[in-house]
Amino acid sequence: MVIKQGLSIHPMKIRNSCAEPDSCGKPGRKGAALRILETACELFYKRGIRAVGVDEIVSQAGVTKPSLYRSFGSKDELVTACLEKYAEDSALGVEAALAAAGDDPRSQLRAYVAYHAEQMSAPGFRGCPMSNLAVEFPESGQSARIVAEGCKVELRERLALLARQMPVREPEALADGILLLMEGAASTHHIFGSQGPAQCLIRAADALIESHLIR
Amino acid sequence: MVIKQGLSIHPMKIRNSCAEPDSCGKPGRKGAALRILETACELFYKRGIRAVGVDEIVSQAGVTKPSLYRSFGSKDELVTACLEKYAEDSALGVEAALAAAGDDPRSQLRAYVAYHAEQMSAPGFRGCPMSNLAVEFPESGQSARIVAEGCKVELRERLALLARQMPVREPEALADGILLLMEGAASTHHIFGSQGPAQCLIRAADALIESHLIR
DNA sequence: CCCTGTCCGTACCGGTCAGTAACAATCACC
DNA sequence: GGTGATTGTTACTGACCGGTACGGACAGGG
Repeated sequence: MVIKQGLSIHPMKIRNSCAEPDSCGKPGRKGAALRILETACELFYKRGIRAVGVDEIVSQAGVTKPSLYRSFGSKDELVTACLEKYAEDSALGVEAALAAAGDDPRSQLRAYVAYHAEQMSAPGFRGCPMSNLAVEFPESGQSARIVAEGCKVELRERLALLARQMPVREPEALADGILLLMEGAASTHHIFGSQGPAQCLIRAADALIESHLIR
Repeated sequence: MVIKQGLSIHPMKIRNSCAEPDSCGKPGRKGAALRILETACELFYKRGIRAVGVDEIVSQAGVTKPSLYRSFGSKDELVTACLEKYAEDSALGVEAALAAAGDDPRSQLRAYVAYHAEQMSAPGFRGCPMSNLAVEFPESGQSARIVAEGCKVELRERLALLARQMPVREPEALADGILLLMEGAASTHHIFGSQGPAQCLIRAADALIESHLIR
Protein backbone atom coordinates (compact mmCIF):
# COMPACT_ATOMS: atom_id res chain seq x y z
CA MET A 1 0.00 0.00 0.00
CA VAL A 2 1.39 3.35 -1.02
CA ILE A 3 0.27 6.86 -0.37
CA LYS A 4 0.85 9.70 -2.75
CA GLN A 5 4.31 11.06 -3.47
CA GLY A 6 5.73 7.56 -3.28
CA LEU A 7 5.69 7.53 0.49
CA SER A 8 5.27 4.13 2.05
CA ILE A 9 2.31 3.95 4.33
CA HIS A 10 4.48 3.09 7.28
CA PRO A 11 4.37 6.19 9.49
CA MET A 12 8.06 5.89 10.25
CA LYS A 13 8.77 6.16 6.58
CA ILE A 14 6.74 9.28 5.97
CA ARG A 15 9.17 11.82 4.69
CA ASN A 16 9.81 14.42 7.30
CA SER A 17 10.78 18.04 6.84
CA CYS A 18 13.01 17.80 9.89
CA ALA A 19 15.41 14.92 10.22
CA GLU A 20 14.51 14.44 13.86
CA PRO A 21 10.89 14.36 14.90
CA ASP A 22 10.16 17.03 17.46
CA SER A 23 13.53 18.61 16.79
CA CYS A 24 11.89 21.89 15.78
CA GLY A 25 10.13 23.88 18.42
CA LYS A 26 7.09 24.86 16.40
CA PRO A 27 4.05 22.71 17.09
CA GLY A 28 3.31 22.07 13.44
CA ARG A 29 6.76 20.83 12.59
CA LYS A 30 6.61 17.11 12.29
CA GLY A 31 5.65 16.50 8.70
CA ALA A 32 2.09 17.15 7.71
CA ALA A 33 1.34 13.57 6.66
CA LEU A 34 2.49 12.08 9.94
CA ARG A 35 0.59 14.63 11.99
CA ILE A 36 -2.53 13.97 9.96
CA LEU A 37 -2.21 10.22 10.35
CA GLU A 38 -1.73 10.38 14.09
CA THR A 39 -4.57 12.84 14.59
CA ALA A 40 -6.88 10.85 12.36
CA CYS A 41 -6.10 7.62 14.20
CA GLU A 42 -6.90 9.23 17.48
CA LEU A 43 -10.12 10.90 16.37
CA PHE A 44 -11.42 7.93 14.39
CA TYR A 45 -10.86 5.63 17.29
CA LYS A 46 -12.28 7.93 19.91
CA ARG A 47 -15.39 9.10 18.12
CA GLY A 48 -15.99 6.78 15.20
CA ILE A 49 -14.98 7.11 11.59
CA ARG A 50 -18.17 8.46 10.08
CA ALA A 51 -18.50 10.91 12.95
CA VAL A 52 -15.21 12.62 12.15
CA GLY A 53 -14.90 14.89 9.13
CA VAL A 54 -11.72 15.78 7.33
CA ASP A 55 -12.08 19.40 8.41
CA GLU A 56 -11.85 18.40 12.02
CA ILE A 57 -8.83 16.23 11.38
CA VAL A 58 -6.87 18.90 9.60
CA SER A 59 -7.77 21.63 12.05
CA GLN A 60 -6.79 19.49 15.03
CA ALA A 61 -3.61 18.42 13.27
CA GLY A 62 -2.77 22.04 12.61
CA VAL A 63 -2.61 21.59 8.85
CA THR A 64 -4.91 22.32 5.95
CA LYS A 65 -7.11 20.17 3.82
CA PRO A 66 -4.97 20.11 0.68
CA SER A 67 -2.16 18.74 2.79
CA LEU A 68 -4.34 15.83 3.70
CA TYR A 69 -5.28 15.13 0.11
CA ARG A 70 -1.69 15.41 -1.03
CA SER A 71 -0.63 12.61 1.29
CA PHE A 72 -3.80 10.54 1.20
CA GLY A 73 -5.91 10.39 -1.91
CA SER A 74 -9.21 10.31 -0.07
CA LYS A 75 -10.76 9.89 3.32
CA ASP A 76 -11.05 6.21 2.55
CA GLU A 77 -7.32 5.95 2.03
CA LEU A 78 -6.69 7.80 5.24
CA VAL A 79 -8.92 5.39 7.09
CA THR A 80 -7.05 2.48 5.56
CA ALA A 81 -3.74 4.00 6.58
CA CYS A 82 -5.02 4.44 10.12
CA LEU A 83 -6.07 0.82 10.26
CA GLU A 84 -2.67 -0.28 9.06
CA LYS A 85 -1.12 1.81 11.79
CA TYR A 86 -3.38 0.26 14.39
CA ALA A 87 -2.37 -3.18 13.13
CA GLU A 88 1.32 -2.34 13.31
CA ASP A 89 1.13 -0.89 16.80
CA SER A 90 -0.88 -3.85 18.01
CA ALA A 91 1.51 -6.33 16.43
CA LEU A 92 4.42 -4.68 18.20
CA GLY A 93 2.72 -4.94 21.56
CA VAL A 94 1.71 -8.54 21.02
CA GLU A 95 5.21 -9.46 19.94
CA ALA A 96 6.66 -7.98 23.10
CA ALA A 97 4.10 -9.69 25.30
CA LEU A 98 4.72 -13.07 23.69
CA ALA A 99 8.47 -12.67 23.89
CA ALA A 100 8.18 -12.08 27.61
CA ALA A 101 6.11 -15.24 28.04
CA GLY A 102 8.80 -17.73 27.17
CA ASP A 103 8.43 -20.74 24.94
CA ASP A 104 5.61 -22.68 26.54
CA PRO A 105 2.57 -22.44 24.24
CA ARG A 106 0.14 -22.35 27.13
CA SER A 107 2.04 -19.47 28.72
CA GLN A 108 2.04 -17.72 25.39
CA LEU A 109 -1.69 -18.19 24.92
CA ARG A 110 -2.31 -16.86 28.40
CA ALA A 111 0.04 -13.97 27.70
CA TYR A 112 -1.98 -13.23 24.59
CA VAL A 113 -5.14 -13.00 26.62
CA ALA A 114 -3.48 -11.06 29.40
CA TYR A 115 -2.10 -8.56 26.94
CA HIS A 116 -5.55 -7.86 25.58
CA ALA A 117 -6.97 -7.66 29.07
CA GLU A 118 -4.34 -5.12 29.96
CA GLN A 119 -5.10 -3.06 26.87
CA MET A 120 -8.74 -2.98 27.82
CA SER A 121 -8.05 -1.48 31.20
CA ALA A 122 -6.19 1.44 29.64
CA PRO A 123 -7.97 4.79 30.01
CA GLY A 124 -8.87 5.56 26.38
CA PHE A 125 -9.82 2.04 25.38
CA ARG A 126 -12.85 1.88 23.13
CA GLY A 127 -12.90 -1.59 21.63
CA CYS A 128 -10.91 -3.02 18.79
CA PRO A 129 -10.42 -0.59 15.90
CA MET A 130 -10.82 -3.42 13.40
CA SER A 131 -14.08 -4.65 14.86
CA ASN A 132 -15.36 -1.11 15.20
CA LEU A 133 -14.67 -0.46 11.55
CA ALA A 134 -16.48 -3.63 10.57
CA VAL A 135 -19.52 -2.36 12.42
CA GLU A 136 -19.46 1.03 10.75
CA PHE A 137 -18.69 -0.29 7.27
CA PRO A 138 -20.60 -3.45 6.49
CA GLU A 139 -19.85 -3.59 2.79
CA SER A 140 -17.09 -6.00 1.94
CA GLY A 141 -14.48 -4.95 -0.58
CA GLN A 142 -13.61 -1.63 1.00
CA SER A 143 -9.88 -1.35 1.40
CA ALA A 144 -10.03 -0.60 5.11
CA ARG A 145 -12.21 -3.62 5.68
CA ILE A 146 -9.75 -5.80 3.85
CA VAL A 147 -7.05 -4.67 6.26
CA ALA A 148 -9.30 -5.40 9.22
CA GLU A 149 -10.28 -8.80 7.89
CA GLY A 150 -6.67 -9.77 7.26
CA CYS A 151 -5.72 -8.72 10.74
CA LYS A 152 -8.46 -10.77 12.35
CA VAL A 153 -7.77 -13.83 10.23
CA GLU A 154 -4.15 -13.62 11.22
CA LEU A 155 -5.10 -13.38 14.89
CA ARG A 156 -7.36 -16.39 14.62
CA GLU A 157 -4.69 -18.44 12.91
CA ARG A 158 -2.13 -17.46 15.45
CA LEU A 159 -4.33 -18.55 18.31
CA ALA A 160 -5.00 -21.82 16.55
CA LEU A 161 -1.28 -22.34 16.02
CA LEU A 162 -0.64 -21.90 19.72
CA ALA A 163 -3.51 -24.16 20.66
CA ARG A 164 -2.27 -26.89 18.34
CA GLN A 165 1.03 -26.90 20.20
CA MET A 166 -0.77 -27.61 23.45
CA PRO A 167 -1.93 -30.98 24.75
CA VAL A 168 -5.59 -30.22 24.17
CA ARG A 169 -8.64 -31.70 22.52
CA GLU A 170 -10.03 -29.71 19.57
CA PRO A 171 -7.36 -27.00 19.54
CA GLU A 172 -9.16 -24.97 16.87
CA ALA A 173 -12.29 -24.86 18.98
CA LEU A 174 -10.22 -23.75 21.94
CA ALA A 175 -8.61 -21.02 19.87
CA ASP A 176 -11.98 -19.84 18.59
CA GLY A 177 -13.36 -19.91 22.11
CA ILE A 178 -10.52 -17.71 23.30
CA LEU A 179 -11.16 -15.41 20.37
CA LEU A 180 -14.83 -15.18 21.28
CA LEU A 181 -13.90 -14.24 24.84
CA MET A 182 -11.44 -11.55 23.76
CA GLU A 183 -13.81 -10.10 21.19
CA GLY A 184 -16.61 -10.22 23.68
CA ALA A 185 -14.56 -8.39 26.25
CA ALA A 186 -13.75 -5.64 23.76
CA SER A 187 -17.37 -5.47 22.66
CA THR A 188 -18.94 -5.33 26.11
CA HIS A 189 -16.45 -2.65 27.02
CA HIS A 190 -18.40 -0.22 24.83
CA ILE A 191 -21.34 -0.40 27.17
CA PHE A 192 -20.06 -1.73 30.49
CA GLY A 193 -16.60 -0.19 30.53
CA SER A 194 -13.57 -1.80 32.08
CA GLN A 195 -15.41 -2.75 35.27
CA GLY A 196 -17.97 -4.87 33.45
CA PRO A 197 -17.91 -8.45 32.21
CA ALA A 198 -14.53 -7.81 30.60
CA GLN A 199 -13.03 -8.31 34.04
CA CYS A 200 -13.77 -12.00 33.72
CA LEU A 201 -11.79 -12.41 30.51
CA ILE A 202 -8.71 -14.03 31.96
CA ARG A 203 -10.63 -16.24 34.36
CA ALA A 204 -12.95 -17.47 31.62
CA ALA A 205 -10.07 -18.05 29.24
CA ASP A 206 -8.24 -20.10 31.85
CA ALA A 207 -11.33 -22.16 32.49
CA LEU A 208 -11.75 -22.76 28.79
CA ILE A 209 -8.13 -23.82 28.39
CA GLU A 210 -8.43 -26.10 31.39
CA SER A 211 -11.52 -27.73 29.97
CA HIS A 212 -9.72 -28.59 26.75
CA LEU A 213 -6.60 -30.01 28.38
CA ILE A 214 -5.98 -33.72 28.07
CA ARG A 215 -5.17 -34.78 31.57
CA MET B 1 -40.58 7.77 25.67
CA VAL B 2 -43.24 9.33 23.51
CA ILE B 3 -43.32 10.29 19.90
CA LYS B 4 -45.19 13.30 18.71
CA GLN B 5 -48.94 13.49 18.65
CA GLY B 6 -49.19 11.54 21.85
CA LEU B 7 -48.48 8.20 20.25
CA SER B 8 -46.72 5.69 22.43
CA ILE B 9 -43.50 4.49 20.95
CA HIS B 10 -44.71 0.93 20.87
CA PRO B 11 -45.13 0.10 17.20
CA MET B 12 -48.32 -1.79 17.89
CA LYS B 13 -49.76 1.32 19.40
CA ILE B 14 -48.95 3.60 16.50
CA ARG B 15 -52.28 4.77 15.32
CA ASN B 16 -53.13 3.22 12.04
CA SER B 17 -55.38 4.51 9.29
CA CYS B 18 -56.59 0.97 8.68
CA ALA B 19 -57.73 -1.13 11.59
CA GLU B 20 -55.98 -4.22 10.24
CA PRO B 21 -52.39 -3.95 9.10
CA ASP B 22 -52.06 -5.08 5.49
CA SER B 23 -55.80 -5.04 5.11
CA CYS B 24 -55.64 -2.41 2.38
CA GLY B 25 -54.17 -3.37 -0.94
CA LYS B 26 -52.21 -0.24 -1.63
CA PRO B 27 -48.53 -0.54 -0.65
CA GLY B 28 -48.40 2.73 1.22
CA ARG B 29 -51.38 2.04 3.43
CA LYS B 30 -50.10 0.92 6.76
CA GLY B 31 -49.69 4.10 8.75
CA ALA B 32 -46.78 6.30 7.87
CA ALA B 33 -45.17 6.16 11.29
CA LEU B 34 -45.11 2.38 11.37
CA ARG B 35 -43.77 2.10 7.84
CA ILE B 36 -41.05 4.62 8.69
CA LEU B 37 -40.11 2.79 11.86
CA GLU B 38 -39.88 -0.59 10.17
CA THR B 39 -37.92 0.75 7.23
CA ALA B 40 -35.56 2.67 9.48
CA CYS B 41 -34.94 -0.37 11.67
CA GLU B 42 -34.07 -2.41 8.65
CA LEU B 43 -31.81 0.17 7.05
CA PHE B 44 -30.06 1.20 10.25
CA TYR B 45 -29.32 -2.38 11.10
CA LYS B 46 -28.19 -3.40 7.65
CA ARG B 47 -26.00 -0.46 6.80
CA GLY B 48 -25.27 1.43 10.00
CA ILE B 49 -27.03 4.42 11.50
CA ARG B 50 -24.76 7.21 10.36
CA ALA B 51 -24.65 5.71 6.89
CA VAL B 52 -28.40 6.06 6.39
CA GLY B 53 -29.97 9.44 5.76
CA VAL B 54 -33.54 10.41 6.41
CA ASP B 55 -34.15 10.94 2.70
CA GLU B 56 -33.33 7.33 2.02
CA ILE B 57 -35.61 6.15 4.80
CA VAL B 58 -38.62 8.10 3.62
CA SER B 59 -38.13 7.20 -0.02
CA GLN B 60 -37.80 3.51 0.76
CA ALA B 61 -40.77 3.66 3.13
CA GLY B 62 -42.84 5.30 0.40
CA VAL B 63 -43.58 8.36 2.50
CA THR B 64 -42.29 11.91 2.61
CA LYS B 65 -40.00 13.72 4.94
CA PRO B 66 -42.61 15.79 6.76
CA SER B 67 -44.35 12.55 7.67
CA LEU B 68 -41.21 11.38 9.37
CA TYR B 69 -40.84 14.56 11.35
CA ARG B 70 -44.50 14.57 12.30
CA SER B 71 -44.12 11.20 14.01
CA PHE B 72 -40.55 11.48 15.22
CA GLY B 73 -39.08 14.76 16.32
CA SER B 74 -35.64 14.11 14.95
CA LYS B 75 -33.41 11.44 13.52
CA ASP B 76 -32.17 10.83 17.05
CA GLU B 77 -35.66 10.06 18.23
CA LEU B 78 -36.21 7.74 15.31
CA VAL B 79 -33.02 5.90 16.18
CA THR B 80 -34.17 5.59 19.76
CA ALA B 81 -37.52 4.25 18.66
CA CYS B 82 -35.78 1.69 16.46
CA LEU B 83 -33.67 0.53 19.36
CA GLU B 84 -36.74 0.14 21.51
CA LYS B 85 -38.29 -1.93 18.78
CA TYR B 86 -35.21 -4.12 18.56
CA ALA B 87 -35.33 -4.60 22.32
CA GLU B 88 -39.00 -5.57 22.24
CA ASP B 89 -38.60 -8.01 19.38
CA SER B 90 -35.60 -9.57 21.03
CA ALA B 91 -37.37 -9.87 24.38
CA LEU B 92 -40.24 -11.66 22.70
CA GLY B 93 -37.91 -14.20 21.12
CA VAL B 94 -35.98 -14.76 24.31
CA GLU B 95 -39.18 -15.24 26.27
CA ALA B 96 -40.37 -17.89 23.86
CA ALA B 97 -37.03 -19.68 23.89
CA LEU B 98 -36.89 -19.74 27.67
CA ALA B 99 -40.47 -20.90 27.97
CA ALA B 100 -39.64 -23.86 25.76
CA ALA B 101 -36.68 -24.78 27.93
CA GLY B 102 -38.61 -25.77 31.00
CA ASP B 103 -37.77 -24.86 34.56
CA ASP B 104 -34.24 -26.12 35.00
CA PRO B 105 -31.93 -23.07 35.23
CA ARG B 106 -29.14 -24.83 33.39
CA SER B 107 -31.46 -25.73 30.54
CA GLN B 108 -32.64 -22.16 30.47
CA LEU B 109 -29.12 -20.80 30.36
CA ARG B 110 -28.28 -23.15 27.54
CA ALA B 111 -31.49 -22.17 25.77
CA TYR B 112 -30.44 -18.54 26.11
CA VAL B 113 -27.16 -19.28 24.40
CA ALA B 114 -28.77 -21.50 21.81
CA TYR B 115 -31.29 -18.82 20.96
CA HIS B 116 -28.54 -16.31 20.28
CA ALA B 117 -26.59 -18.87 18.29
CA GLU B 118 -29.65 -19.49 16.19
CA GLN B 119 -30.19 -15.78 15.61
CA MET B 120 -26.63 -15.48 14.40
CA SER B 121 -27.09 -18.10 11.73
CA ALA B 122 -30.01 -16.21 10.22
CA PRO B 123 -29.31 -14.71 6.79
CA GLY B 124 -29.39 -11.01 7.53
CA PHE B 125 -27.64 -11.14 10.87
CA ARG B 126 -25.18 -8.31 11.41
CA GLY B 127 -24.37 -8.27 15.09
CA CYS B 128 -26.33 -6.93 18.01
CA PRO B 129 -28.10 -3.63 17.26
CA MET B 130 -27.35 -2.38 20.75
CA SER B 131 -23.66 -3.12 20.55
CA ASN B 132 -23.48 -1.73 17.05
CA LEU B 133 -25.02 1.51 18.22
CA ALA B 134 -22.56 1.75 21.07
CA VAL B 135 -19.75 1.50 18.56
CA GLU B 136 -21.17 4.22 16.34
CA PHE B 137 -22.15 6.54 19.20
CA PRO B 138 -19.56 6.63 21.95
CA GLU B 139 -20.94 9.59 23.83
CA SER B 140 -22.94 8.61 26.87
CA GLY B 141 -26.18 10.41 27.56
CA GLN B 142 -27.68 10.02 24.13
CA SER B 143 -31.17 8.64 24.43
CA ALA B 144 -30.55 5.72 22.10
CA ARG B 145 -27.47 4.75 24.06
CA ILE B 146 -29.47 4.76 27.25
CA VAL B 147 -31.86 2.26 25.74
CA ALA B 148 -28.96 0.09 24.62
CA GLU B 149 -27.29 0.25 28.01
CA GLY B 150 -30.46 -0.63 29.82
CA CYS B 151 -31.01 -3.58 27.55
CA LYS B 152 -27.51 -4.93 28.12
CA VAL B 153 -27.64 -4.43 31.85
CA GLU B 154 -30.88 -6.32 31.95
CA LEU B 155 -29.37 -9.14 29.92
CA ARG B 156 -26.41 -9.36 32.25
CA GLU B 157 -28.59 -9.45 35.32
CA ARG B 158 -30.79 -12.08 33.83
CA LEU B 159 -27.84 -14.32 33.09
CA ALA B 160 -26.56 -13.80 36.62
CA LEU B 161 -29.96 -14.67 38.02
CA LEU B 162 -29.98 -17.95 36.13
CA ALA B 163 -26.43 -18.74 37.14
CA ARG B 164 -27.20 -18.11 40.79
CA GLN B 165 -29.92 -20.74 40.61
CA MET B 166 -27.38 -23.30 39.46
CA PRO B 167 -25.02 -25.36 41.61
CA VAL B 168 -21.95 -23.45 40.50
CA ARG B 169 -19.00 -21.62 41.93
CA GLU B 170 -18.89 -17.87 41.21
CA PRO B 171 -22.19 -17.64 39.36
CA GLU B 172 -21.66 -13.99 38.42
CA ALA B 173 -18.37 -14.86 36.79
CA LEU B 174 -20.05 -17.65 34.89
CA ALA B 175 -22.79 -15.30 33.73
CA ASP B 176 -20.26 -12.73 32.60
CA GLY B 177 -18.26 -15.40 30.84
CA ILE B 178 -21.34 -16.51 28.94
CA LEU B 179 -22.03 -12.88 28.10
CA LEU B 180 -18.49 -12.48 26.78
CA LEU B 181 -18.96 -15.51 24.57
CA MET B 182 -22.28 -14.32 23.18
CA GLU B 183 -21.02 -10.81 22.58
CA GLY B 184 -17.86 -12.18 21.04
CA ALA B 185 -19.84 -14.36 18.70
CA ALA B 186 -21.91 -11.41 17.55
CA SER B 187 -18.80 -9.28 17.18
CA THR B 188 -16.71 -11.78 15.23
CA HIS B 189 -19.68 -12.31 12.97
CA HIS B 190 -19.04 -8.91 11.43
CA ILE B 191 -15.78 -10.12 9.99
CA PHE B 192 -15.92 -13.91 9.92
CA GLY B 193 -19.61 -14.42 9.23
CA SER B 194 -21.64 -17.31 10.55
CA GLN B 195 -19.02 -19.90 9.61
CA GLY B 196 -16.34 -18.32 11.79
CA PRO B 197 -15.54 -18.58 15.48
CA ALA B 198 -19.20 -17.97 16.28
CA GLN B 199 -19.79 -21.63 15.48
CA CYS B 200 -18.03 -22.49 18.72
CA LEU B 201 -20.37 -20.44 20.87
CA ILE B 202 -22.48 -23.28 22.24
CA ARG B 203 -19.54 -25.60 22.75
CA ALA B 204 -17.53 -22.95 24.60
CA ALA B 205 -20.50 -21.97 26.72
CA ASP B 206 -21.08 -25.58 27.70
CA ALA B 207 -17.44 -25.97 28.63
CA LEU B 208 -17.59 -22.83 30.71
CA ILE B 209 -20.72 -23.96 32.51
CA GLU B 210 -19.16 -27.36 33.13
CA SER B 211 -16.05 -25.79 34.61
CA HIS B 212 -18.11 -23.83 37.11
CA LEU B 213 -20.25 -26.74 38.25
CA ILE B 214 -19.76 -28.02 41.76
CA ARG B 215 -19.47 -31.75 41.40
C1' DC C 1 20.35 35.59 -10.88
C1' DC C 2 16.61 32.43 -12.37
C1' DC C 3 14.86 27.77 -12.62
C1' DT C 4 12.78 23.80 -10.52
C1' DG C 5 10.76 20.94 -7.20
C1' DT C 6 8.69 20.54 -2.72
C1' DC C 7 5.67 21.84 0.54
C1' DC C 8 1.88 24.47 2.06
C1' DG C 9 -2.32 27.75 2.52
C1' DT C 10 -6.54 30.59 0.71
C1' DA C 11 -10.58 30.18 -1.21
C1' DC C 12 -13.76 27.76 -3.37
C1' DC C 13 -16.79 23.82 -5.54
C1' DG C 14 -21.06 20.95 -5.93
C1' DG C 15 -23.50 17.73 -3.28
C1' DT C 16 -25.72 16.03 0.73
C1' DC C 17 -27.15 16.43 5.36
C1' DA C 18 -31.09 17.13 8.91
C1' DG C 19 -34.95 19.81 9.39
C1' DT C 20 -38.99 23.18 8.13
C1' DA C 21 -42.82 26.16 6.07
C1' DA C 22 -47.06 26.42 3.70
C1' DC C 23 -50.65 24.34 1.46
C1' DA C 24 -53.41 20.79 -0.88
C1' DA C 25 -55.42 16.26 -0.85
C1' DT C 26 -57.41 12.40 1.34
C1' DC C 27 -59.41 9.84 4.78
C1' DA C 28 -62.74 8.34 8.62
C1' DC C 29 -66.49 9.48 11.20
C1' DC C 30 -70.50 11.91 12.77
C1' DG D 1 -71.94 17.43 4.07
C1' DG D 2 -68.93 19.07 7.46
C1' DT D 3 -65.00 18.38 10.52
C1' DG D 4 -60.71 16.98 12.21
C1' DA D 5 -56.87 14.14 11.71
C1' DT D 6 -53.42 12.36 8.71
C1' DT D 7 -50.70 12.44 4.79
C1' DG D 8 -48.62 14.22 0.40
C1' DT D 9 -46.50 18.05 -2.37
C1' DT D 10 -43.18 21.39 -3.24
C1' DA D 11 -39.76 24.18 -2.13
C1' DC D 12 -36.62 25.80 0.89
C1' DT D 13 -32.81 26.63 4.65
C1' DG D 14 -28.19 26.70 6.60
C1' DA D 15 -24.67 23.78 7.86
C1' DC D 16 -21.53 20.52 6.67
C1' DC D 17 -19.54 17.03 3.71
C1' DG D 18 -15.48 15.32 0.78
C1' DG D 19 -12.63 17.22 -2.60
C1' DT D 20 -10.00 20.72 -5.64
C1' DA D 21 -7.88 24.88 -8.47
C1' DC D 22 -4.48 27.89 -7.91
C1' DG D 23 -0.93 30.58 -6.16
C1' DG D 24 2.68 31.56 -2.69
C1' DA D 25 6.94 30.48 0.24
C1' DC D 26 11.23 28.44 0.35
C1' DA D 27 14.82 25.49 -0.64
C1' DG D 28 18.97 23.89 -3.58
C1' DG D 29 21.51 24.16 -7.96
C1' DG D 30 23.22 26.16 -12.21
